Amino acid sequence: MGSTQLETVPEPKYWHLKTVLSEALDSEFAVGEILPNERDLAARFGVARATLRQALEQLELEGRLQRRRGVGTTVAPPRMGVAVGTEQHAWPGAAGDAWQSADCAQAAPPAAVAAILETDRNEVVHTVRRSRMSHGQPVAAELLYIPASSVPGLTAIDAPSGPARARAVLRELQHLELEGQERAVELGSARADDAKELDRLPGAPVLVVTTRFVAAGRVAALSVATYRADTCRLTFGDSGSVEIHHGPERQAS
Amino acid sequence: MGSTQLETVPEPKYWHLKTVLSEALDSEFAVGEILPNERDLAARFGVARATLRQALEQLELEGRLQRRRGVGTTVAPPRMGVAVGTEQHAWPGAAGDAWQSADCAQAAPPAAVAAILETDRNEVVHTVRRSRMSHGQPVAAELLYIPASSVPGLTAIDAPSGPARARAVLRELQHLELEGQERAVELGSARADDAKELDRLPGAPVLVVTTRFVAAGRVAALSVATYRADTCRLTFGDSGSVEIHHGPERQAS
DNA sequence: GAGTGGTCTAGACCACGGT
DNA sequence: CCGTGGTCTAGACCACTCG
Repeated sequence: MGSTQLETVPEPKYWHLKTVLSEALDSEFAVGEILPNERDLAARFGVARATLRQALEQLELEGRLQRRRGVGTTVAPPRMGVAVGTEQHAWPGAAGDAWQSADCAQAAPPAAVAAILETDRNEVVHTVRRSRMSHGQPVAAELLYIPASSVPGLTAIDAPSGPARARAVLRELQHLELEGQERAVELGSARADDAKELDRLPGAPVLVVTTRFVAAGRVAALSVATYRADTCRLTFGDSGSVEIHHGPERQAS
Repeated sequence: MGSTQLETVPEPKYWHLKTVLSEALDSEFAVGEILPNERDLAARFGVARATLRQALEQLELEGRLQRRRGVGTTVAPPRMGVAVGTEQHAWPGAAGDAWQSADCAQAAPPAAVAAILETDRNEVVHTVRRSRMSHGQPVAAELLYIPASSVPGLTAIDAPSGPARARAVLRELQHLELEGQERAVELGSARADDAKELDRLPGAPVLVVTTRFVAAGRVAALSVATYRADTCRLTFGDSGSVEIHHGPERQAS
């Protein structure tokens, strides 16, 4: 039989579905518009709900959709550019940074953190929690680890705990001369506490930005910031002004 | 009825499962070791296979596991640091960069790309495909868009097409003075062609690094690089030497 | 209470990799 | 060929939001 099936690769249904939906989003829906519910959509396309959900999950991962339990599925606006790597190095908490200090504690850091800080075990490490807003939405939650040796001028009198304490720690940090900072970005999933702060479910995809602040030849502070991967595009360099988007975008009425 | 249920939040099964598996990976498995198959694991934990898969998917997303159809599920090594933002700016294709040119064409770029390049419609844009290896594995696939006006010295004689043509285009690019580059990182899912190159299935999570190369006050080139999100940690700054990992790591025998 | 997305089940078949 | 992970189904119930 001389019939050679050339490249008959049966495309998975959910993949094809994703393509169809993606094109529909470009041409027939406005940002903020509510899609039909999952059961209706599944019926309309003649697939099981789980299959439809697989397509929706991908589109949400790509920032095209936003789903909220009890509410519905809406068309997401283009991702917002969030500046992460301002060229001029600066300590966290420097004037005009985008973060808001939330709390401060002196918990023992995780082992992986201690290894990077190269602290003796038992050395006190200040742990500052901060959050970052952009366009009225929470976009990131951060844990800052600062060995006590990096803030020698800190007095117990400054503030016992809470946001005031956090600001005091960061204020002390500015006295050190920052020699450099090294960043890394990787994919992660939101821990329960971060998820709550980011208004997402636990396990939601996040971009984890790890920054080591170097001063006096050692790591003087470590920041682990988790950004919502669905709504954020992390920008490095001069600006985050130019937008890349997927196609025609309209505004919901 | 004075019983106030305080914070009785029933944790989803797959989430608890993920935690259990994660701890088991830290303490009982070596890197490269093969886990029992999904049907056995599901039976062992008393859940449906779909539920177990939900947990495995999360762990794979976090770079803890690697799954391959027809083979099995293995314990992944810690993510490799991949340098992306070397501080000294340089054109793509400069001496010693990590990329290997694969091909070159003159296809019309997607609308979103044309918008960023601010090219007239119909202006010729060279499209170079490159790939990047690290530690013997493919880690990234890139599409480079270079308007013909950025490489005026390029002659048709240099090479008609293919890798040689790609190198010729990049060689011409070095003649321009690079004024700056702006990068953005966001989460995406692999297109079919990228997935093939990265040895993953279509839809696999990737980190999309978009770089605009600025020269003579305009965008002279645009790079869209997709990195495997499961195996890569993108590093910016001086080095990617320090490793963050999740716990005890051992080597498979 | 009605409607939404989130979780979970117990099956089935398919595509792929190695033997 | 067999065993693996990948896809798909047709249900069920739960958690949440909102009117």
